Amino acid sequence: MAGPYKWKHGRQGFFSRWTEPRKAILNLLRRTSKHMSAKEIYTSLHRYYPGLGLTTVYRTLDLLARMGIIQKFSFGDGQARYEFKSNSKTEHHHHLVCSQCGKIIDYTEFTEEELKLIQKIENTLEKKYDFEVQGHNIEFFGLCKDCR
Amino acid sequence: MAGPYKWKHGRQGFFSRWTEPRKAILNLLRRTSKHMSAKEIYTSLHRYYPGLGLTTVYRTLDLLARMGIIQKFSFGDGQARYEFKSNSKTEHHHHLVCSQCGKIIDYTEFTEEELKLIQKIENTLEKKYDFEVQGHNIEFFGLCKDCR
DNA sequence: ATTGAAAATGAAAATCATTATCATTAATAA
DNA sequence: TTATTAATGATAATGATTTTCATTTTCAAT
Repeated sequence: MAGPYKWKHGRQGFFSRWTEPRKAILNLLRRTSKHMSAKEIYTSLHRYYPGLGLTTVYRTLDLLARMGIIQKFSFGDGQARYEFKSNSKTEHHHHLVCSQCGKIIDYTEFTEEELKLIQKIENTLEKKYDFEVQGHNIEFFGLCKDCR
Repeated sequence: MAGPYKWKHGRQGFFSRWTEPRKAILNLLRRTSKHMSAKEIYTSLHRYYPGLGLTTVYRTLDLLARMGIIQKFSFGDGQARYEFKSNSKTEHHHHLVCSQCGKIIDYTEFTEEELKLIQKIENTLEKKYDFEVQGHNIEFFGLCKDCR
């Protein structure tokens, strides 16, 4: 068993067993740079784990998202997409979404400036609305190179 | 017929008839401060327009969104939500979404600072990725007062 | 090692939002 | 008035996600 997830008795009460399907799904999301849907993850893994069911993929994605290890996005194409949450600031990115073809471009420009502003906003909003900010989602949408 | 939408022969080729259902749906979205789903709009209007069908609601929302009069959002609760696009800067706002109960809070703090930064980002991204930015979507998610 | 309880799984069915079909109606132009 | 086109709504189809449930796996305590 490799990787930083070696909890013997679960973690934070989310689950108690770190099983093969869970490992496989998380590892896939850690490696890929894509923003994969449940179906895509299922198709991709089913080749190596023929026993894997789509239901388990959905359940595991929900589990990992609730744990805060991955993030769920809705880009408006009818299916949720998931992304491994990197903790290092250097890998922090936001999205550019083509409203025509659905292509998603990650960009990392300005994230420092953004982050500074975001931090300020978060602090204010937390106080003003008594809201515990857990994360943010910034995206630009429009037409990509091929669609404009 | 009241309001700023009096086109006799359609507008920009999007449609040719400004009908009752279309008027009703747009007017509802103009008046409400909620972020309504298609079903909610349908339920709300069906009382006054018993003949109205859910299909027409979906079609009209799609039409208005393509025209740029309203904006479609996916907050991750499985149904799209729509908002009238105000053009005045003073009404520009972003969203605070509770990941527990789904409540959406509009906030207007920092929008000037945000807008400045956003403008800068947009310009750079347009050049770098040859991407025509049409809009942005900024949201914070976490736990609201009642759910934390 | 054996066993029993709890957790995890996958197939299939159910649900729910959205889209496509199609026959009917309304509006417009000739 | 009539012919044509646009718009509508009921219904069916689709597709993503959830629920149900019987079975299997794992872990802890014998």
